[in-house]
Amino acid sequence: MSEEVTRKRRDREATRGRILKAATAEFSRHGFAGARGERIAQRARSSERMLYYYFGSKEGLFRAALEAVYSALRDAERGLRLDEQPPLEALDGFCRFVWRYYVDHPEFISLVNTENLHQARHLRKSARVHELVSPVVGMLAELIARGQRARVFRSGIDPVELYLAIASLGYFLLSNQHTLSAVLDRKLRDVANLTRHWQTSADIIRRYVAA
Amino acid sequence: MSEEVTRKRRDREATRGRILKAATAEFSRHGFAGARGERIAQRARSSERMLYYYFGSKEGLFRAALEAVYSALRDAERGLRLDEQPPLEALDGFCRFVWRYYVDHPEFISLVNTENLHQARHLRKSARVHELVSPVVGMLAELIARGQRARVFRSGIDPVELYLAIASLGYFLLSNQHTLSAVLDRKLRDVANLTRHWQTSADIIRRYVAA
Amino acid sequence: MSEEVTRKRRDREATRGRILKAATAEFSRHGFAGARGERIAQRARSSERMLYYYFGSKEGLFRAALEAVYSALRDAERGLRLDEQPPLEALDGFCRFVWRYYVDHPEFISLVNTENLHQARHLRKSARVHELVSPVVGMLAELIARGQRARVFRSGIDPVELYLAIASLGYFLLSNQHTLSAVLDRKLRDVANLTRHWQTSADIIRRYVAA
Amino acid sequence: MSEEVTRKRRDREATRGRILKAATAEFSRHGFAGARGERIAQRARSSERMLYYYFGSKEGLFRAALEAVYSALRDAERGLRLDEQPPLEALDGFCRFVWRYYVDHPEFISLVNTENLHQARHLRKSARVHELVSPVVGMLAELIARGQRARVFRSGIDPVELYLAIASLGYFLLSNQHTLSAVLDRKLRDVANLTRHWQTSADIIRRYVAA
DNA sequence: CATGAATGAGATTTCATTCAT
DNA sequence: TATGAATGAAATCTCATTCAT
Repeated sequence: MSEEVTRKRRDREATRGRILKAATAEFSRHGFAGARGERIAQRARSSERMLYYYFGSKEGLFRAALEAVYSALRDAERGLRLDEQPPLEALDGFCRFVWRYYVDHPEFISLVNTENLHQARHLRKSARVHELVSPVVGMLAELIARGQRARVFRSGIDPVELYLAIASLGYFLLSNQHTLSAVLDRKLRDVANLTRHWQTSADIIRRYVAA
Repeated sequence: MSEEVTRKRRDREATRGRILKAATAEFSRHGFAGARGERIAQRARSSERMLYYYFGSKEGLFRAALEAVYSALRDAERGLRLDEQPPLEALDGFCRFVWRYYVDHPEFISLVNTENLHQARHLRKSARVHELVSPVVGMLAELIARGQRARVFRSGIDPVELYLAIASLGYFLLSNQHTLSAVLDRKLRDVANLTRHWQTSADIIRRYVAA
Repeated sequence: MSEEVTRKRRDREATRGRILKAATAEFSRHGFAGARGERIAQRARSSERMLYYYFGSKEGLFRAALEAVYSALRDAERGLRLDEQPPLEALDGFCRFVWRYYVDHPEFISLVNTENLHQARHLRKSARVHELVSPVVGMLAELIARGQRARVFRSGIDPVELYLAIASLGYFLLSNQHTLSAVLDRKLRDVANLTRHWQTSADIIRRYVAA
Repeated sequence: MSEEVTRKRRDREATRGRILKAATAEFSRHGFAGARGERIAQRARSSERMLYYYFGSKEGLFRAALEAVYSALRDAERGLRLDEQPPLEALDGFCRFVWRYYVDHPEFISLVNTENLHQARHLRKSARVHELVSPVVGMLAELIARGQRARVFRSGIDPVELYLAIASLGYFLLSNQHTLSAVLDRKLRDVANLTRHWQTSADIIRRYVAA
């Protein structure tokens, strides 16, 4: 392969990547219908034409952005080592991982909300949907079993339900921070509040699984 | 006031009401940017012109719809009688109330999500925002105190955190049902699953407050 | 006639008058097409409906406003006594009268400009157009004749041309003050400038008629 | 640059130019608020969409039209050679130039009037406003000085005032021709009248500057 | 006589996309 | 492959006016 071709391919990938990143930001800020091709093109230092060139349509671009954020979460999840610590510490670590991920990736929350507004239409159309199925339920199932053998977790804990509880406690506050702040008349997303919220939530989970 | 005027005014309110209802459905299904005036007008058996006559702008209509769904929740909340039962039963009843409300009012969840996408812009603009502040935190605070006096609740429970936990556990699954179903590869919103989820969630809350 | 009826008639005239005044201001500020019924109604502390009740249409209202400003000018003109002073002083007085009138009645200038945009369509439709024909040309003709007999004015002065010159010199600067200020890069409508402009203009007229 | 590109660019400029010309005519006939995008598009054998493609908004199109008519006047003014004739002839020539320009460019008068209705809002927003400042005052100042040195002009003539007088005498009659005709009950804009008006006006100016 | 309610028609502007090379 | 130019269709919103007592 000539050097020229390699460079071109790299430019191509760079442009595609900038567009995808810009699109993620835009869809995250404005939802699907509210997103503007013009703004995406600007932010990506490219042109609207290129959106269509690389992704075919607005839907295609949204699907790509959605796949990218899910894919990134799966990559992070696959990095988890729940079996290297005692069960309680491992569970605590898992909670922290999930909650931190939400805080560090607001675009994930927003894109997921937008996708739910659309009844997961894009996700279901995605050819890569099988790659995006979460491995964490299996991981949690193993952890629960280990904890039960060690007699630190009680019996009768469903891994899906446990995962839902952990995710719920981290997601809800961030997803709804703006309306909650207005309606509870209290700032919820500063560090102090978030720290307390995570402590409470960890406490809730611990009491729930405690033998 | 003549009968004619009464009838007129009733029609007026009826038309306004039909538009508001149709708008709630449309915004709930499509978000703010995706909502179409034409569809709202059709559903309301009125004209696009009337949307502007009664609500001034698309934003005004959205704000009205949002105020309406919050207002309805507040009305329901004010109907709660947490002091008429023993503390544990009252807490359980409160959970059921919140979770049922979410299930029965999917448009509430969707509109709140949309409003968070917009960073509560409309809510903060609302002249009625003070009426929409929730009374439930105060109610929960009283209930917690009563439960503590009765020695069935432990000390150190923050009413805001308790409310957030309860709301999170009910909201998250419904709000994210479509992506969760795809990603966990499991149907989550059938009656059996929902019943189990509520049982688990009630269990979580009970264990959390237990003395 | 009962007192009741008298009062009603007075109210009626008062409302009509407020609308006409508000309309004059609105048409003057925004032209015909740019004028808004809503703003007129507000300024007149009345309703849009009343505009149609009293004046039939937007055109009707504009025509009425135009007739009113012309009528006011004619009334003022008829008050002129050019025969009570020596010719030169009378001519000077006439200039001052015209120029002051323009300065004191910016709505006259604006409405006349708007009417010219519409090729005097409304004026020609007006049933009162004959009342609005100016008496000043006749007055000037007499003044010129008197001045010529007194040998202070030269012969060969056309009264229409003299009137046009006087009007031009006062009207143009005010009518075009905004673009002239931008394009000559100089503020033209402050008192100092206006005083000088009038002095120059009076000088021009005097030199023109001088024997 | 390939021939294709050249042709394209020429077409592009051609379309833009047709729209600008059509817009000038439309704004000139109907003012800003009364102008219709549909009519402009039709006259330009283009589409309403293209108005926005090239000019962004109705305001942007008006601004462009305004800039164009001013720019054309400035170009013409820059062609003036006041120093190639004796002072009196040069002044006469200047008057003729100004007055002819007004007669030959009714769209200039109309657009300027419309812009004054809007208090020069668009002109002041124009990035090109500095290019549109008139060079004629400077030219007149030089001419006056030369005439004074030649003892054919008297001293004490302000060039701005002289310009205003000349412009006034030519502009007013044309700008107000329709209302003046109605109100003076005389046709003012036929060739005979215009010729006489210019003769009178030239006479006025000559007597004003005469030593 | 007076007025609150309603609205058809059309204006401006936007949006996602395709054309054409 | 890559891209500047162009656009049909539709969305939001406005305006002068009439309806109905």
